Amino acid sequence: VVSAGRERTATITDVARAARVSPATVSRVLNGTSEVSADRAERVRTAVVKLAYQPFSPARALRHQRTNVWAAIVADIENPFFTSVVRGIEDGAHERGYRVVLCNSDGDLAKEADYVDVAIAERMAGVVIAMASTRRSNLAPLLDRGIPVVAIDRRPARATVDCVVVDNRAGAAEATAHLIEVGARRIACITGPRGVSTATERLAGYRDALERAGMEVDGALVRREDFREAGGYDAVTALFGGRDRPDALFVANNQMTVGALHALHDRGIDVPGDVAIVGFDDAPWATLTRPQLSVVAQPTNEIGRVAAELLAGGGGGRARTVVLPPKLVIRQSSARPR
Amino acid sequence: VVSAGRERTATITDVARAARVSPATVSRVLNGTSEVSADRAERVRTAVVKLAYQPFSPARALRHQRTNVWAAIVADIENPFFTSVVRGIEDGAHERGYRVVLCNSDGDLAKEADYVDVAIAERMAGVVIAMASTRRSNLAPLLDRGIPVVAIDRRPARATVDCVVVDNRAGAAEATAHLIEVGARRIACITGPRGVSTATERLAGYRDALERAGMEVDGALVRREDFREAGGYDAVTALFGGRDRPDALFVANNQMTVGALHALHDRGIDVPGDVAIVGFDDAPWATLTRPQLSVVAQPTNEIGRVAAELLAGGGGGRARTVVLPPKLVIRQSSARPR
DNA sequence: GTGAAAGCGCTAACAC
DNA sequence: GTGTTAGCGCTTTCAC
Repeated sequence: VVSAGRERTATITDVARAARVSPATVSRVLNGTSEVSADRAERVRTAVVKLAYQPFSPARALRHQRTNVWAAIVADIENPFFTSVVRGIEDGAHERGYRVVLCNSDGDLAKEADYVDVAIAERMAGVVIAMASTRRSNLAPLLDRGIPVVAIDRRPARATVDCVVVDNRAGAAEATAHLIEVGARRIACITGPRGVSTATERLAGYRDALERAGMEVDGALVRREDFREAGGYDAVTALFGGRDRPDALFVANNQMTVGALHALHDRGIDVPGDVAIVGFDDAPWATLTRPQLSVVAQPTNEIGRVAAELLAGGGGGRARTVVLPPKLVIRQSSARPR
Repeated sequence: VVSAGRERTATITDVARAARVSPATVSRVLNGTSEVSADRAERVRTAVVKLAYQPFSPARALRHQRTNVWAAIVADIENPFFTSVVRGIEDGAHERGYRVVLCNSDGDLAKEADYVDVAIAERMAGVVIAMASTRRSNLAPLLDRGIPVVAIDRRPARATVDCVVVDNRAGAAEATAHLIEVGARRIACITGPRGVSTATERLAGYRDALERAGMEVDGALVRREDFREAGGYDAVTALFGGRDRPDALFVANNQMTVGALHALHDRGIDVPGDVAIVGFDDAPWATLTRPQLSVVAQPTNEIGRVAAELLAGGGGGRARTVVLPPKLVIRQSSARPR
């Protein structure tokens, strides 16, 4: 008789009763923790199927004092860079029997702290985090409790945790050097907020390249924005507001690049004729824009997979840092200007 | 004395001891379930802070037989349409005290079934799902157990659950009618796989528009692909392989549109000169392409928020279906061809 | 091999 | 108001 739902969900005791064994035996069969005679095991398996039994994982977690869930806390769930990284984490987690809960801190320290609390309350097995700020961190409560943490993309200033990052400084320097080589003389840099390591490192790389070329770093050509589309738009508006316009742009993340391109278009500024441009992070649509966009591409999937590997390693011993190489992809937006 | 982590995490009993009250009183203070004298409440709060106590939610879940977590199971986490919808769900969930776990079925029925199992094992409070297939569903186990379900984007053929969808048929018809009006005579439709309602409905809308205009539906101009970028690419390759090329394209999702544009570019086909094109789903970069992309935009955030509202409503009574209007956004890619 | 029993952390029912 | 108690579903001793 199939009754219309809503009957009490079967527990291990129900299965035990149906199989005429003890709950302990059911547990042993399900987890393979010790030998069980063939016929009893069979009876258990039949009962499990018949009752559509699903172990209640909070009860397990209560026993084990630990879940098999990882939290991935990222600063912006709508940024394709992060979702792609998360894909990598998921793949790595799946292979190791973990599940991944994706949390969106929105770049907000308080929201991030909330999700850290959640991770603790749930006794999650580990946390992968792209921090809202690398200066002020919410990591201490996790570390105090011995919950393994891997920082991705952004490198915490103080806390010593495993990290997976890209060589931002080198990538930015390469991009800037490329703009110099192509003939640009007034190169602007649109980077992210203070207190986010990627923003700082990419700016440092930009400076490196200018200095190596014997060019002066003009403070008026450096804009700190918020890593969002609007930030890129505003930066371009400011940079092209007066005289002494830049003839090239290095933009330190994907969303700001979108904003910058919109602003350039709105002002009728031609790319790469009037300004050459190189962005950070590749995207599926980067070859659909006219001109096609030159970028510093990051190995997103690998970042996630390596993070999963480190997290599974459990943060034992010294904090490890894995630095992956970015790759300059030259397309049309950085063709020789003028 | 700050000891180097790893001491046992504080439990409610520890807090009770430190505050010289019973565990029940601690629980009452924390949950506000009944009045507690001011001084005891104060002692409890002090102890909570001092011990950095965090309630262990699996234990709560065990008591309550229910968590405060919703699962959002989507067919493709890297599709910005879905992440944007998830943002809406999160907003709605947050307001109501729920948290959202994002799960990626990858359009795969087996993975989807896995996540459904997880949702059951965790006794999640609800599930929002963009189904891998609307023909064969994994919903029965959820419904049997009385777990509220809201289907988004895709409408299940059989199961009766709450739905939030867009009027795909009308949106597709409008897009196609626009292409007709602009002078196109051989309009191709690149839609998604059989067994996904959005694919079917958008195709139906395309047919509607042709019929209304007294135009014949040519089967050779209809391609069923997989809603991924590669699908769009392949479709264009096939459509433009022989003679009798289309002079317009209606592409039924964002990722396939990217693929289609790549293929057109690779073949040197001019948009909109040789073919006009309208895609489905808007994107931040849609105005960066040259020509700018005409699309049928969906109210992604609202889809998520409405889903949250329905889920919180708990699926009581008859299954409700909310149909939201899409909006045709005309840009340059659908300018008069030739 | 197997079952009985205890207990993980929390809360709701019940006494006082 | 407050404490005592029982029990949620599961796993893991510990006897047998």
